[in-house]
Amino acid sequence: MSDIVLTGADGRTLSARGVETRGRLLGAAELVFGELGYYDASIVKITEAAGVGQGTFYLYFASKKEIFDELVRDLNRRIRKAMSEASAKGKTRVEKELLGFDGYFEFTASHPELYSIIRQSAFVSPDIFLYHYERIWAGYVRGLRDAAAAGETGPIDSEVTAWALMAIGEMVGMRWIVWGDGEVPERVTAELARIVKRILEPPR
Amino acid sequence: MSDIVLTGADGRTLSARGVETRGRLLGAAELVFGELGYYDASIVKITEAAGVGQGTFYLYFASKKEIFDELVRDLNRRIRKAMSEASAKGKTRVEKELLGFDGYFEFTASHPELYSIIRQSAFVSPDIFLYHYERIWAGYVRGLRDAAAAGETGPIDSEVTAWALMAIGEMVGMRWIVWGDGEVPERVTAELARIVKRILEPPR
Amino acid sequence: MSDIVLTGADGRTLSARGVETRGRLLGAAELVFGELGYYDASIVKITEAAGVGQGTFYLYFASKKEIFDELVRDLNRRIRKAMSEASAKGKTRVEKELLGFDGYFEFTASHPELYSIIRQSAFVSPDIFLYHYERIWAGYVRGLRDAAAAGETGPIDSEVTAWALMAIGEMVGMRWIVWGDGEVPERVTAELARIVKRILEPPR
Amino acid sequence: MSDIVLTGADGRTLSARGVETRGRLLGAAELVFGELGYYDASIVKITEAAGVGQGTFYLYFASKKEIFDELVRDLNRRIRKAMSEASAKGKTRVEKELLGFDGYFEFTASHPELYSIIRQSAFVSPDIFLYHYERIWAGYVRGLRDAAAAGETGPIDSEVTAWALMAIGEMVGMRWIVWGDGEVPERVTAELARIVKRILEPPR
DNA sequence: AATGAATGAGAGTTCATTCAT
DNA sequence: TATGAATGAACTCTCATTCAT
Repeated sequence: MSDIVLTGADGRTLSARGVETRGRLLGAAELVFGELGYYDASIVKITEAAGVGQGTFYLYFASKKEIFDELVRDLNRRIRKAMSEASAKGKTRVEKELLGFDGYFEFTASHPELYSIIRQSAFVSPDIFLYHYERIWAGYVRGLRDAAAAGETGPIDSEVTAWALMAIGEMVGMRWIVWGDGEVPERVTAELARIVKRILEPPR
Repeated sequence: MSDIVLTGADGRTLSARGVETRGRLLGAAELVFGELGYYDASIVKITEAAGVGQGTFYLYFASKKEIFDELVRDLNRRIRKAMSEASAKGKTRVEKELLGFDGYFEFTASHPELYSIIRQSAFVSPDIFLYHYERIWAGYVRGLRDAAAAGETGPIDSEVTAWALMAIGEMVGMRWIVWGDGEVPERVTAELARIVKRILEPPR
Repeated sequence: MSDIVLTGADGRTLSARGVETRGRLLGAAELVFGELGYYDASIVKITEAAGVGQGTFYLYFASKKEIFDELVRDLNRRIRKAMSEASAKGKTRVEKELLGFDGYFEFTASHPELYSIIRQSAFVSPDIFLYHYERIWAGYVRGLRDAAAAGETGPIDSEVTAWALMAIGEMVGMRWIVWGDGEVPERVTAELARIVKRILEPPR
Repeated sequence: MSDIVLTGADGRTLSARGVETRGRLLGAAELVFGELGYYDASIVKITEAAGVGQGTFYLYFASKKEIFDELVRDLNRRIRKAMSEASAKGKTRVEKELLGFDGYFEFTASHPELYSIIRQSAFVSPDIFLYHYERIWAGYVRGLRDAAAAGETGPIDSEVTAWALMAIGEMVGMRWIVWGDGEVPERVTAELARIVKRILEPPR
């Protein structure tokens, strides 16, 4: 929506060439962090992967942590996009949540490493760790509130329920996508449907 | 139950003095890892905290990773103990699960740092990361199967449901204990009760 | 003769500045290894002597062993040059061998420490140890073969005789240069002349 | 001949049990130094090989260097014994020298590692390095002087010639025993015979 | 006489960051 | 804007030696 103005590490606005270099660094960082994790990744490896000089890195990012944060933010943006696009096709809230899960699983399947990265950020960058969860959570809350307002759910505490739903999605993604064979089996999706329904639908 | 024979890094059985030193190192490691995370923790910091020489460390642990794994295993054992002791007092399965959560929250509240450590272990020591979740999960599964057999629950898939319950407990612990003020508010426990009930109880 | 392209530890070609730094490290290593031997020499001592930072070392050499090998190779090159230049002035083979000894003694006199270093390399770097002797030996063999072909010597086994001559040169160098006062006395050179003559000249 | 009184590191006379322990340490040291060289050998490895506690080592030897020196002295004694016993069977001096070589080669063949150890001692313990060569050299000198007095040789400088002969023996041992297949080939012995003859026998 | 737990100095090595070019 | 040589603090780990038992 809004035009984001990209800046260098010192705050200067970037030229077209600068924007490109920054992009290459970010792309390389995603690869390297994904493969090695935060600590085993190194600036040299990132700059090599990006095909730029070591010093160039610091023209765009003030530190290793900064590019990591930027990466998590970016990742978070893409995850939320994937989820909201997927859930948009649902009719009921339950359907929407399940489709949202699917979007999340798909994203996870194509970026399984990044998943683990976020868990690493707990110590690397606690702020960004929090940020990541809260942004996703906020999406859940919005959906639940709307549904509640529309009388689609029983009397639920949207905020708490949002944490619960997000937790379930994350754990299932870890269990079947990251540890498993990259796919959530039918049997699991079915049970997920049962659980989500029971959590959201009004008691008869 | 079983007598665990403690050994040094080279496999030798420990003397009484050795057991004590090993214990001090483990205690120090818990503190240091908890405060700094795996990577920023260092052997020097651990041995300083333990009040022993640097070389002494390697008499008991072959590497930093080894003491870390040992610590996670130990932590895991204690968490499971806390949970099973707490849940034992419950009458119904729902009650038991909620009490188990409480046990988990209490444990988390007194070791909030260790909580984040485990999330870090994804890259440090993937095996131990898996081990941690699977051990706790196995406890949930056992409880659910018994309850299902006793006709206490509806037709649930115990395995999937176990991952879901564990996920919820972990996320709530993170949200209100680690990020919050160390206590899960009444309002949240109430909602948790609702959710667990809905997940487990047979539809009327 | 051939242009040797110097490379860093990672194989990259060196800039002019890089060549200079590499040279300073090599010079410092010669000093430090010479004074302390392989084991008591340390990277810190070498970099201090070279006036560069510790990390700089690893920009040019992958390990302590690598700079040591490089040094022995370099030393070997210079010894052989000294010997062949000295012996070139001789007319007969015997004269050439004796002049070659002189060249060797002179070199040893100006680098007595390096002499002992090579003996150390037996365990440090067996390959380079072998290499050192074989390269020098090959020079002897060449000279002896030519002389034999020219009918200048009796019926000798050039290969075995080459080992014998080299052995004598090395031992005398050790005895009078390294352990003695840095000069081979007239009396010894005279006896050496007798021995070499007897070994090479055809029996009357 | 003389009874050597063995003492501990602090100079105390050893009991029978003490003598035995000391012997086991020495035997273990021979093995360990032989296999690993001076620097990679460690006290722990030696005491383990000897089957005694770490501290026990220092009851008998003041330092790592001390046991090494002792070992080289012992080795030197045995080499000289092997050489003199072998050469005793010769009639002429030339025969004796060649038999002495054989004795030396045989000894080297059964202790090839120890051979390299001595070369290491240049830096470890320069005194013992010198000592080793001078003791062997002295044996050569004695033989040559007797032979010269008996008119068996030409007009030679026994001292210089002794260094030369020793050098040849050492180098051939290294080339064919240590680097080769543990045996000095017939062709080489033949050439050695020629060389020694020419060095010693009076010119006709 | 024997032990082995403890020590701590020092080893080799890595890497985020700086800076002159 | 880009470079890459240089840095040095900090890392993990080893080992000769000491000492209380």
